[in-house]
Amino acid sequence: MGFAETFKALADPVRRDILTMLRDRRMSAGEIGSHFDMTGATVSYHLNILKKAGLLFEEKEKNYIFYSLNTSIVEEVMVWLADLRGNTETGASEGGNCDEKNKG
Amino acid sequence: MGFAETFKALADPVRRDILTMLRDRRMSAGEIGSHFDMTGATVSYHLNILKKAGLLFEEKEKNYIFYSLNTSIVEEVMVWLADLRGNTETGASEGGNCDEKNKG
DNA sequence: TAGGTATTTAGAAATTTTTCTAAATACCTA
DNA sequence: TAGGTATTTAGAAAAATTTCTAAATACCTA
Repeated sequence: MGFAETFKALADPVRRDILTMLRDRRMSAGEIGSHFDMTGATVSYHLNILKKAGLLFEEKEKNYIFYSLNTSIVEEVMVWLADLRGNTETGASEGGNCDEKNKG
Repeated sequence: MGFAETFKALADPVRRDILTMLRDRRMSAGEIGSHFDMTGATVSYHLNILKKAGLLFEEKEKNYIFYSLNTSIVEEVMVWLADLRGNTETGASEGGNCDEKNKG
């Protein structure tokens, strides 16, 4: 999947707003779009980028397509950031490149 | 400061590589640049974007400028993502908009 | 001061992203 | 089937990003 796509998806304010809107419940493409001052086509473009990044699930029902948040991808990003930051609390290392092995 | 700048900074693979390189030690602009197949000017452009996003500290010494990671901004991003994900373990809510208050 | 190394700034070209309008697809209802 | 609603796709225009070369700045050494 790749972090490139995921971070790029998160880099746009419209797309972050969409994700926030989906925090507690799924919403249809139209309902999502009604919160923005842009065409449905543009909203669809943003939804597609989020979907390709793995950040959204979609369910088709009747005439609608409902989107919801894929929190597992959110967690993957958090893990990447946690590794970047380094392990501040425990002192344990989790696969980053601390110099422990080169010490002696 | 704003998440827009921070997430945009994180969205580029070159810039994520730079941050990863700075995980355990500071490096000069030149040393950072030597890891990439691009001009110093381009590296400087990327460093500037990371700096404006608050992700880097810089220290001038002699002829050099040393860059290091600002982990507090990394943590801010993690907090934003944790809020987006929702509190999976504790069940407590931390300022998101769960519907608790509208229940009765 | 003169010359050298490290880094940034300026300006332009190439690429990517964002947005729109118009048209297409899909599915539902009568 | 005909007509309607919801959403996406296509193509083009506008804006932003990334990269380069060339020049500027800054500071160090002799």
